[in-house]
Amino acid sequence: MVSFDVHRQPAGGRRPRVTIADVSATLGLNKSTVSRALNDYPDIAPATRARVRNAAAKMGYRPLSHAQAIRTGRARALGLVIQIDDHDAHRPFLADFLAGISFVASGEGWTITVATADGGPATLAAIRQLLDEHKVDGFILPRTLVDDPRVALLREENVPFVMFGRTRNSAGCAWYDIRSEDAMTEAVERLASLGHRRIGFVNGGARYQYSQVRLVGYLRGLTRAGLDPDPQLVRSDALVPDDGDSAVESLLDLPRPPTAIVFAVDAAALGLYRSARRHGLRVGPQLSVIGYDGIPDGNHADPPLSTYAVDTRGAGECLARMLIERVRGADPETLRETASATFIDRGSVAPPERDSEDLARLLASGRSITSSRQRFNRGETA
Amino acid sequence: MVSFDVHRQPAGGRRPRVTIADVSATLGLNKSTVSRALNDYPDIAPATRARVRNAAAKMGYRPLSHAQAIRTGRARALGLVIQIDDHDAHRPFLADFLAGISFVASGEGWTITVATADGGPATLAAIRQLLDEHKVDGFILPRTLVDDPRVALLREENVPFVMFGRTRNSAGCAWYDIRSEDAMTEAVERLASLGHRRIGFVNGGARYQYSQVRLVGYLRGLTRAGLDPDPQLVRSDALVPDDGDSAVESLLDLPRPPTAIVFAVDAAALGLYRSARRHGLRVGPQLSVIGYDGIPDGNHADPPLSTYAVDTRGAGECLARMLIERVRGADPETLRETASATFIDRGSVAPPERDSEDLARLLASGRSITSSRQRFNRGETA
DNA sequence: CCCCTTGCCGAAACCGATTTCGGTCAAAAC
DNA sequence: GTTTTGACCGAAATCGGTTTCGGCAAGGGG
Repeated sequence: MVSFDVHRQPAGGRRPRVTIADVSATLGLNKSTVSRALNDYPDIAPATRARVRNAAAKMGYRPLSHAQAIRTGRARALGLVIQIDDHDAHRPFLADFLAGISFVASGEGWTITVATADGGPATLAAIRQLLDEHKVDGFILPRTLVDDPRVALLREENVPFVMFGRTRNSAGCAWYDIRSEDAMTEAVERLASLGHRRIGFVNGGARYQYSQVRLVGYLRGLTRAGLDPDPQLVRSDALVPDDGDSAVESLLDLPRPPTAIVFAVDAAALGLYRSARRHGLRVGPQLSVIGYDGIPDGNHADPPLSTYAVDTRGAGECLARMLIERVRGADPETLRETASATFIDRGSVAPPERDSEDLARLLASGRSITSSRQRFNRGETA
Repeated sequence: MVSFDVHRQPAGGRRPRVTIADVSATLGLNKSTVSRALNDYPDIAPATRARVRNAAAKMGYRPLSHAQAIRTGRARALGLVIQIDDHDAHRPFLADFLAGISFVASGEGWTITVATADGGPATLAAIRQLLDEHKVDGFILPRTLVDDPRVALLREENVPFVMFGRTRNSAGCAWYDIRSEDAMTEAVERLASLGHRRIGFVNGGARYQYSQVRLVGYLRGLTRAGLDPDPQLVRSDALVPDDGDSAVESLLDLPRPPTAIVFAVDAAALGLYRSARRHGLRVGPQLSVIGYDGIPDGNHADPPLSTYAVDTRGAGECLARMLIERVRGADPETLRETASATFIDRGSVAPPERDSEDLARLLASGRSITSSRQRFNRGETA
């Protein structure tokens, strides 16, 4: 006996949905039996379970997640609030990250609910809004800050979450992170082994957690290479090419400028090319550079930017997997993984053609000759 | 009398939610009265309505969207399936687009459910999955194809949707689009008015709807400028710098090469700079170029790429607004809007320093001199 | 032979809302 | 003064699932 459900015409008459009642009716079983069979309750006979499974599949029954959520409290949805003023909201970062999350999520029958926000307070508000309506079961937090208010909020609300990156107090937190400190260390060692003695470091935004560890990694690299750290060689808060450009500019103004520079952020590293061109320096032999992130634009620089590439998609996959486990009740302390960035040598690294002092002289001569034209050009570009 | 609801501990004990029963109990009203009051039913006394509104606000009552959805059939969620193999899944495009959608959606109390897919069939599967569980009320379709299977599916399923771009048969469809054809026409006219007589066109992917209209726009521009269209000056399927590079390469190989090239896609236009550098051409005076999209990378080219910028965020806002209206029952035919791209002159356009024949001679001399080095470089880059 | 498990399933409550239906009461109509 | 009407609200059904509880029948132990 087929009922047509005439009243189900929300916005144009979809085909009538197969409900659990339909399945149970055709099988001559009770709704509850079907439900428990599908949810692997132990008090259902294996034969019955199989029969239900078959019928459900054949009839194309898909439980309505809303109806489940109202009773179980689980929406099978993971939340992602993207802060659009973050420098890496752009870039392939986002698409790849989403792709990774989506891949795992849809495989498990979960969905992703995203929201965007401009600024920290708006981000918290967006999280609250998603929480208020219980639209999501947990959150993935990208780009953790040193002291992250999102963590505080979610901890207080007792909502499952996983972090991309670590944070100051990560007790009871699940996280996935790239060991970018290792990449920075390795970058410095690599440059030192080529003969560089003055190695600069241009860090990312100070508020981000990754900046802390990358600085540590840089310093550790110097130590391992037997080089003395020089605070003058360090800059920070460089997130875009313009930042990188001026950071390099100020580094090259030093009495003993660096012959190589490590960047915590690829996008900033691209600014070095502009600065180098102005000074007539050939990137590589005269000024080596190593970036971090692995953005595709680096491939189109001249010479292409050597960098430590991050598997953003893989990060998304892992985080999604973790969050789902977390929602299912896993202990957050067991959900912690790290991965390493992989070096991609594309040609922006070379043994130093001249040492720091020679470079300084070269720069000085260049400056005196072309200073007027330089100023003109700089004005035009800005 | 406060009940503690001991059994509501899904994954760690959130604070007990305020339900409609709580509100009605403290007011001494029936659940149904509260519900109708909040939903503006006409059979509720204004005084009662106000009383309910106040109490609900004071108690922090937020109706559970799942519970509503199960009865109303509306989840207040809009769906977005992103095809990650599309060239513009990357780029600020996605972040800005999401920001626009999210801004409008969260303002209306809606949420965004996204999924990613690799390839057309996977995209359809993702849409079906979202539909099966009724997780969304409708879809935003970015980057429509000439003949779009998503449209066919959603039309058949009778699910509300809005398109970013048009499609072949757009009967009964709502859409928002940028009049990129006008931009292309204007670009050609602009170049012609500067004295260019041989103007090339490098189009985007043939399967995209925008490529059709942009070609039309280009041809219309030639007509308006009184120039004869030359099929040899047209290339297509250029989506990334490499594509643009080789397209330009083949255009410069012509007996009468273009002195200016219009690109349908900024990312491809960036390839022109590489090609120009190889040939020793100064972009602008010797080879003018106008792109389309307004990607920030264009700003970092030398000289910066002049382009027609698209307000992607605005597009997202408008599409979200449209979809919500559509789900609420608006006639799709009334939901159609277009906007124009805005020209950003950044310096890659100039009057032609020499005409096509002169340019050809210059290129020929360059080739004979540096042919061996050229081949070497090209090999190294590839 | 009877009792007590144990396996398995049905009945019904429940989740948090919306919506239909009907009933009460005062005001208006006759 | 009765009847009709309409405004307003309560009771209960409903949406599509999950979960608790109890009962029946078969099987095992004493």
